[in-house]
Amino acid sequence: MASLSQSEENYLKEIFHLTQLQKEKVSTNSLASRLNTKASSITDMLQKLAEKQLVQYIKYKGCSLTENGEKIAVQIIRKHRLWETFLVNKLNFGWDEVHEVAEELEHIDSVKLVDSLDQFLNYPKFDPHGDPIPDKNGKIPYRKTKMKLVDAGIHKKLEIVRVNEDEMGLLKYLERQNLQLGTKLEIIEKFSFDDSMLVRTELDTTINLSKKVTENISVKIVEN
Amino acid sequence: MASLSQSEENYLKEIFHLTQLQKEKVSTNSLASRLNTKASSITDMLQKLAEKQLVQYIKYKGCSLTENGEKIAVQIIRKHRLWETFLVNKLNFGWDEVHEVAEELEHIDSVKLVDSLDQFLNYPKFDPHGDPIPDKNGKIPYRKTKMKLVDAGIHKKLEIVRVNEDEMGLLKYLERQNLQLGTKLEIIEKFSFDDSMLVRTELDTTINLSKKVTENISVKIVEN
DNA sequence: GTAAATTTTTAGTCTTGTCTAAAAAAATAG
DNA sequence: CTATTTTTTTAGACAAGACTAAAAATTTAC
Repeated sequence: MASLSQSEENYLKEIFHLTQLQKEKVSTNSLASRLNTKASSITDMLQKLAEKQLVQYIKYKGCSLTENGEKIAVQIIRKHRLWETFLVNKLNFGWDEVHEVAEELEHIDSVKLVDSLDQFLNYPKFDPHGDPIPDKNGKIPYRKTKMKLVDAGIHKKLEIVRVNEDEMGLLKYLERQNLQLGTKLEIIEKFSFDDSMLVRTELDTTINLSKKVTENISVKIVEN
Repeated sequence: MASLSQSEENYLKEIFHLTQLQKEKVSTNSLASRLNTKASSITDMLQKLAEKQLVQYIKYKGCSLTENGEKIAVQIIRKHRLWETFLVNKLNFGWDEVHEVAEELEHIDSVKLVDSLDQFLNYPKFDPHGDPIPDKNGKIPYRKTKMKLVDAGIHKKLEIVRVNEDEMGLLKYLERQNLQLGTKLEIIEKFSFDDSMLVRTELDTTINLSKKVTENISVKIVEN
């Protein structure tokens, strides 16, 4: 399997992410905005990736990953999330500092390196943002009980299990508010006029969170 | 300081290495053979690097690094050697398995990453091959008492302090012979007809080492 | 269901880093 | 010291990946 350029890898990864979100064929424009390129560049690359049998692509109709393309995308995501875990757990990076560096590290090409790192980190199942880390075979851990905070019910005991690292600034914001993975909280009140909500955390501080925030945090219900 | 491409970084690194070896201006051809490119490509790149004030270059006369170019080269070498140390000490790579991967890792661009790694590894002074690791400020540890094995005297107690990782196959060969960093040995006899030598190791095995080998191993005299 | 707006593709250009072939400079040999 | 050999540079080409502008297809609006 001839190795891919960083660019090609980034395209595969983004197609994968976008497919997760919308479950349909991925449009040229959506890729362009995620990858910060022009639509024409996307078209060029899609044609190339289609030739390599990594994506299915029909002119004007968007694209999706082939089995092989998806396999590769998942391995890149594995690398990304393992490196993020390494940076946070071993090198004491903040969770808002890891993304950029992991974007570089994910392209390092060595199966032995990735698997050794996985072992060194003790086969973590979730990265510092709560995203699942695919295993060596591409299997992605599934967290059964998980919902977006925005959709959670009032007065239930909740625990933060994931935050969306893609939302620029969200991580820093949460850091400031002292909200992190594992933080327990309860929705006190939901305000329908702006879809914000008032939550109370373990430490008995209450915070008002905007829709933008609660859409990008996932929680599970704590049984106790 | 605009960041450099991997290619540019590799050129700087090789110019640095070659300058260490010969102390003169580095020729186009010598660079070409180290970098596995054609001389014409070297010329192109040298002109580019000269414009960026990273090398001094006079047509037909070879090149050398400017102060700034050298600073950058040293930081790349720092990264390379720290990563090698990480791979061997933390991920249990063999010393013959690290070079390729470190060639990729050395181009990851994050000062915070490198410094954190340095701290995580406990500020190592030498990498798994015995090469000195420049510190954050570019200062390179100096090993006072060091000579090539080929130049060492007979019947002295010696200890291996460095092996040349650039010599393809040497590391694997030494692995086989059970010779590693820290191995103590003594030269029993030198053969002038082929410049090989007979050495006895701690374990009382005697091995004949060719000139090619003894030129690429450095030792210090053990006081005891 | 056609016109306007939007999305996507094509065509052509640019930069980076490489190459080959040919020309020019430097080094070497007698 | 001149002729030959070697080294280095120039000139021109190419592939990757991006861009702009224009054309084509699709979608939306009325």
